[in-house]
Amino acid sequence: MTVRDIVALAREWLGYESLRPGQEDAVRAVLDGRDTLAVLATGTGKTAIYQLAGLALGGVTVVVSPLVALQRDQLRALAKHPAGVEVAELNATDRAGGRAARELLMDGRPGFVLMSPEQLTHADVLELLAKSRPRLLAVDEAHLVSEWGEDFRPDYLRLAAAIKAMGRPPVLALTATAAPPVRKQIAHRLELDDPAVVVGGFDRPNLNLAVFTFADDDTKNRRLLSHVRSSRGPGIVYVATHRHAEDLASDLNTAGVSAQAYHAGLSAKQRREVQDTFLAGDCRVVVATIAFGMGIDKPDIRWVSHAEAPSSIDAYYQEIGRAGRDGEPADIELFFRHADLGLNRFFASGGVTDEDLVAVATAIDEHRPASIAELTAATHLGTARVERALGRLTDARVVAIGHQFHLARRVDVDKAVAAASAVEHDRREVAKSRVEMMSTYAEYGGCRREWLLSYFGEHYEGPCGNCDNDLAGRTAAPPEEEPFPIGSRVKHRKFGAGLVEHYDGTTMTVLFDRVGYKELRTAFMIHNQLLEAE
DNA sequence: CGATCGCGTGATACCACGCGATCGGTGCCGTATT
Repeated sequence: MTVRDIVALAREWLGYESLRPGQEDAVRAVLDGRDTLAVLATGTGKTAIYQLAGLALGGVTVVVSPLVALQRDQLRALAKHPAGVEVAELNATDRAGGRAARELLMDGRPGFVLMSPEQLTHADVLELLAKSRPRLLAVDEAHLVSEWGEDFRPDYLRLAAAIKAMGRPPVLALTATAAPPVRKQIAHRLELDDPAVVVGGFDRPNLNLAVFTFADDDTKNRRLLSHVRSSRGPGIVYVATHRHAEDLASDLNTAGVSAQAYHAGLSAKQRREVQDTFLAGDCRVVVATIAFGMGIDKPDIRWVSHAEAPSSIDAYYQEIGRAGRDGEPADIELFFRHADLGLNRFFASGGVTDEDLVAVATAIDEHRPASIAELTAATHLGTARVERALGRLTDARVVAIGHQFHLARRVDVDKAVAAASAVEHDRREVAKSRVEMMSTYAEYGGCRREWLLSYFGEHYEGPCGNCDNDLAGRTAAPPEEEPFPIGSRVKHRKFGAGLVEHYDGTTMTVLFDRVGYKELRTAFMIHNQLLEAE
């Protein structure tokens, strides 16, 4: 299929006059039969990519989507197409037991089946997929393979096994936000085969970026409150806890601002109400935890403020990206306090013990269990602990998941545990380093846009003229020396291999493969010969 | 990691303080109960 055919299809099916560069590249890569990772900014029409690729390939496309609410939205959008394409969802809330989805899969008619990653661990679903052989597997919000796989939705780590079971169709992973290590993690966990990586521009020029730094919690909260009071238009305040969401929403109402709290502690009905009134413009401010945002398609959000820094720049960029989708200016403000990183440090430091790895690896070696339930019974550990340990073992590629879980060839329990333990150690280091990057961003004295874009591996030369530092005429201290070019590979005696990300005055930022982001003293590195070009 | 809660203690007020324990963020799912 030629580019022209793809464009014609886009016009006929989706009403697009033309395709954006990233969309076209991604569709073409998939049609060439390649695994594809598309990292494209919000609003580039990522959904259109799997739709076009699926339609062009014919047959059934399976779409893995994280939230039932998102599946519903997409189902509705897909159903608007001209007759001939069928859509169905497969999840626990479907009363008919997913009959439509099952029939669609069996018949192999052109269509789309949306499902959660959890569905892809059920034996009957896998069997059905093995028979029906979908032509394409799309993973929507693919950064969650990295962000949620570890300890929250472990079935994200078992997608690779499901993909194999369904006959290894081309895989299309789609996300708006993924820095280089997240991309690597997605490719690793989905076991993508030499994937085409399509990365669109990350820049959102209409977002005005600013950071306010505080030492004292009360002062920070007072400033935030008056800031929101004087704000205009719909906006979101992100907070770290349920309690803070409730308190701040109540303070705002007392101050005459129409605000509502949103977090996972509310009932489904309450959450829907908050979302609906916000979308309808009947409530101006939502004070929310990270629960709020995915699938919120409100173009005129005029500002996003963070009362506490999130757990990574990736999460931050995802959250601020919800503002200004209409292209009009939007204000992005981070109310930063160093001590607020504590909660994220705590979340980043939790993990899997060697004892659990031993228990799980031994049980796999001895019993060859076929399910998490069997593994739980054999180890006498809770499901969550078993899942996490299993995740590290599969990340380390020392355990494989087929009809049964088994150790990889030429691997014994000791080897398996050692490898998974190393993976766990590195994972924790990387997670902690990602938290620390929030304070590096907050303390940065130069163009914030340039800094953020370089985090995502995009070269941009500031000043952008649309961030607090640029507007105040502040500039980053020029690097005293640049011994290695930005983007080049280096090797550190202790941290191993890494990528040079940034220079700032006397320091340099390197993203190490094993331990994540490190701020290093440039002069110290050179004079002690601690870094060398790889 | 850091804020807060609950408890025991000390001082002798119906209460302040210090200490250790506890908690903190995202959603699928399936099954048991009204």
